[in-house]
Amino acid sequence: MAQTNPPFMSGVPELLLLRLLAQRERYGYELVRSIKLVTGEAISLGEGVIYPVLHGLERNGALRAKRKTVDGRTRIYYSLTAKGRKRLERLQGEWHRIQSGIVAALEVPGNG
Amino acid sequence: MAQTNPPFMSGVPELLLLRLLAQRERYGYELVRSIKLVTGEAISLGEGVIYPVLHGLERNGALRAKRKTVDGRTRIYYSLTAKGRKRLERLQGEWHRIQSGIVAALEVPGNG
DNA sequence: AGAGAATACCTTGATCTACTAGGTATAGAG
DNA sequence: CTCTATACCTAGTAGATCAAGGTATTCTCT
Repeated sequence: MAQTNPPFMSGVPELLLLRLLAQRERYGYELVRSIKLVTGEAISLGEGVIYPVLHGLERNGALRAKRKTVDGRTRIYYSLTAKGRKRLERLQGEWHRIQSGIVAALEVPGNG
Repeated sequence: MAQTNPPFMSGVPELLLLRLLAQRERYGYELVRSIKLVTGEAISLGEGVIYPVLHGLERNGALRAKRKTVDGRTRIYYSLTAKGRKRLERLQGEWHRIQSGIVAALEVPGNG
């Protein structure tokens, strides 16, 4: 029932999170909305996707977490570490490589 | 040990196979080389990836298989069915949606 | 005051699918 | 006669995304 392996989505949550957090620190709930915004509604990731990735990246040392209370609400702000920045660069390179490969393949003429 | 979930690769083998077979019929071993060629070496898929996908698509009715013997070698040529063509269109649409979303996200300025 | 929506965090379980590493057999090159 | 290329195949594993659920607080509207 759960469409668990949608095409072209592997690695995408991590890339988007790292990229958004490279701009400035943000908290989980905010990231969910940010992703919808910056992708022009093309990509929408639920909290059930975001939080586990965030925790994994923190455990890995790519992110630093800071607890803040704002208006009586507890938020956990994440920001990139040096390791996270390297990871973002590597992921972005991977993305460009694969993207260019697919674009090239789709451009080949003959019924399309 | 097996790098089993590489980023940005989900759905890619299927998309490439469908796309190449939309041009003309091909056989498995040929497809392995074709993918390297048309993607400019950016993407390389082993036989262990190709054959299972081919079989799945045939079982699903997206591909038609035709056995041919050439120079004493047996080849299995695959070609697209109407269902396969629809599937290609849908996948291609998905790809464009997600690609545009990521491109938009990466374009947002601020450290990158 | 009460109901409902929005905010903000979280976990579990299932499913899917790409990948590595193997395996078989024949034809051609050296 | 050996090695490479051709041509097919399967089994097992890993791991990440997703839906669906859960908790608690604050704000809004009536």
